Amino acid sequence: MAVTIKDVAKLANVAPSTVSRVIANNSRISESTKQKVREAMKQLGYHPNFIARSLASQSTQVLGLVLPGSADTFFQNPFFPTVLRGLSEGAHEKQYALQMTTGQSEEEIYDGIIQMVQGGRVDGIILLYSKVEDKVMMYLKERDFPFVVIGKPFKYADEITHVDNDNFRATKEVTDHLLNAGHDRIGFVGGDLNLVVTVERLLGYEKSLRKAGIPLRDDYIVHEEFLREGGQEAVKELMTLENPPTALVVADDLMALGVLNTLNEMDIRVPEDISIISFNNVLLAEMSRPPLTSVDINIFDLGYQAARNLIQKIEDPREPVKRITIPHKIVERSSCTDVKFGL
Amino acid sequence: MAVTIKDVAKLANVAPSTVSRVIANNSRISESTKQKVREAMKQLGYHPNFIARSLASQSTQVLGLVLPGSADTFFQNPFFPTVLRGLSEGAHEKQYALQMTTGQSEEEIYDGIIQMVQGGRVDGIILLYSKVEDKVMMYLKERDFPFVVIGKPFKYADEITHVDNDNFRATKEVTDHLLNAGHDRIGFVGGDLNLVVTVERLLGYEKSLRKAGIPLRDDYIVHEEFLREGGQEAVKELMTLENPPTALVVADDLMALGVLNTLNEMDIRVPEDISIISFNNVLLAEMSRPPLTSVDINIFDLGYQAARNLIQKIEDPREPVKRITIPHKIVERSSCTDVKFGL
DNA sequence: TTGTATGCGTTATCAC
DNA sequence: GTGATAACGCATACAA
Repeated sequence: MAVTIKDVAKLANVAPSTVSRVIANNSRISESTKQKVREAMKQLGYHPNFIARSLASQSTQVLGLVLPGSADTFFQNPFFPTVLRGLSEGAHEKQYALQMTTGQSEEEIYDGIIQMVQGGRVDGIILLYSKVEDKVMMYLKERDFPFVVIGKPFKYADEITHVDNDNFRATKEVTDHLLNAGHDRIGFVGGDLNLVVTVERLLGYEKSLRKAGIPLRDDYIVHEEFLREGGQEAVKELMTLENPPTALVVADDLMALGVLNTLNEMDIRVPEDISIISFNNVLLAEMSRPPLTSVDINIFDLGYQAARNLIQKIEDPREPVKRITIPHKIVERSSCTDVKFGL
Repeated sequence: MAVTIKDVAKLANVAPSTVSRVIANNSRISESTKQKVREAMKQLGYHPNFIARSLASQSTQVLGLVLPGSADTFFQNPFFPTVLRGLSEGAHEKQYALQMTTGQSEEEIYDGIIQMVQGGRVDGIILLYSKVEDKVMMYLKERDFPFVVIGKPFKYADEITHVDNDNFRATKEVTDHLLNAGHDRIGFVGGDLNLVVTVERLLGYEKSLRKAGIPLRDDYIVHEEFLREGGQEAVKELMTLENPPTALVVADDLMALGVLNTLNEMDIRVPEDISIISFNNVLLAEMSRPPLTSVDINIFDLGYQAARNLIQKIEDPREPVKRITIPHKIVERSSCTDVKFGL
C-alpha cells in the first residue's frame, strides 16, 4: 500500500497523532518536531489520504454540481463552460474539488443527488439551473443541506441562497433601449417557460411595454428550445405576420444566432430591417454576422460567486441566507439600430 | 448523525456484516433475510456512506478529469462540453462519478493530480488533451495508475491506452477531397503546435499534397490560437499573398468561424472565392454562414469510449493497453466547392 | 447462511 | 508539547 501517517511517525520517531497535527499545522507542536516530521514526509513521499481524512473529519472538500435534466442541450450552450470555469476557480481557491453526476431522466438525477448527499460524497451542492417546480431543491431545503442556486428559485427565494442577475430589470432595460430607439413593434423570443430565467425575462419585457403604453400582443411572443430546429418555424411565423416586429428581444445568444440564420434565409437584413438584442454575451455574440448587441450577464461571476458563497456556508453554517445579484451590462454591437423611417 | 449500517442491523435483527452483504447483494444471503434487511433500510431511510465504503474497499467509484493548462480557452471550445457529455454518460452507466481539478498554472494542475491520485480521491484518470511533453502523463505511467488519454500520446503511444481519431488520415482525406475538387493552392490553418492533434493534422495535410506532387509552401501554413484575435491577422496575411490559396483546411470549427468573419470583412466570398473545410462538426458548423463542411470526429464517442475503457481497466488491471480509434466522417455543407474556372 | 473481529488511514479526545 | 486510543462507517477474512 501507499505510505501512511504511521510510516511517517515511525521514521520521525513520533506518534501518528503528532504527524496528524503537523499536517494540520497545529500551533502546539514545536517547530523542531514539525521540521523533523516534514522531513520524514518528504523522504517517504507521503501524501495524506483524503478518503480517510474525510471519514474522520466528516467533510470531503468536494462540491457537487447538479445540471439540468436536459443536460444534452444545456451542455451545448456556451453558458455552461463559462459558469463552470467560474465555479472551478471559486472552488479551487478554497481547495475544493468539483464533482458532477448526471442521469438520463429526472428520476435518475434525483437519485444521484441523494447519493451524493446522503452518501456523504460532497459537502455542498450547486444547482446550475432553476426550474419552476424542483424536487431537488425542495429536498435540499428540507434537509437543510448546504446548497446554492444559480438563478432565482421560483419559490422561497428569500429562504434560499442564490446567485443571479436581475433578469427582470435587464430585460426591461433592453426593451426600453429598443423603445428609445423608436421601435414600437417589439417581439420576444424566449426559451423554456419552465425555467425561471425565461419567466423573469418575459416579465421584464412586458413591464417595459406596458409602462410605455404599448399593448402586448400574444403573436409577438414566441418560446422555443434554443436549438435551431423549432426556432426556424417560430421566427418565420413571427415575420410573416401582417405587421411583423421591427425589433426582437432574444433570450439567448445561441437562439439569436439561429434567428439570424432564419432571417438571412428570408432575406431580412439585420439591423436594417430588424433589430436584435440578445442575452449572455458569449464568444458567439462577437463572432456572428452581424455581431450581436447582447447583455453581458457576467456568467463567470455567477459561477465564481456561487462557489465562494457555498463554501462560506459550508464552513460556517450560521452564514445567513443571501441573494447575490451579479451586475449586467448591455454590450452594443451591430445588430441594433434606430428606426430611421416612419413605419 | 445519519443512519448507519448498525442501525439497520439492529432493526432487522441481524449483524452489521449481514447488512453489508445485502447491500452488495451477496449470493450467500437468503432471500428472506434480504427482504427483512431491505425493509429495515427503507424504513430508516438508509443510504450507504460512500466515504466509509471507499476507505474499506480502497476504491472510490470516481474518475478524475484533467483539463489542459489553458483551460480558459479549452472551455470556450464546443469540443469540451460534448466530450464531457460522452464521459459523463460512459461513467454514469457504470455508476462512476466525475471529478475535476483545475489550477492556474501547470504546476498547480500537476499538484492537483498528485493529490487526486495519491490522496485516493479517484480510481482512474482521464487526460482530456495530449501535449507533446507532458509531466502528468509520465507521472501516471510511471506509477502505473489507471488512466486513458483522449488524443494520441506523443511518446509511448503503444504503451498508453488512448482514444483518438485517425487525425492523420482524416486530414489527408480532407486535403485529397479539395485536390479532387480541382484545388491546388491549399492552405492550412492550425492551432497550438504543442498539441499532438495539430501535429497529426498538419502531417496529414502535407502527406496529401506531397503525394499529389504539390510542393509545400511555408506561407500557406498558419498556426493560431482558435480565438479570433490573432486569427484575423494571420488570415489577412494569407489572403494577401501574391497567389492566395483557393481552399483552406482549418483545424477547428471555431477557428473556421473566425476565418469566415475575416474573409467576410475582406469581401472574399465562401465558397465562390475560397473553399473551407474544418474539423469537429460542432453545432456551430451548422449555424454559420455559410454552413461549414466539417469533419465529424464523433466527439461524444471520444468521451464515451474513454470513460468505458478506463473503467474496464480499473475493474480489471490485467486489461491490455488499447488504442481505440473513433471513426470520422466528412459532413458536406456549403463551404466547399469545385474549382470551376481555371486559375 | 450468518455472526465476530479486524482493518482501512485519519482526526480528535483524552491523558501525561 | 506529545502519546495512546477511540471513533468515523463499512468490507471482509475467518469462524461458527
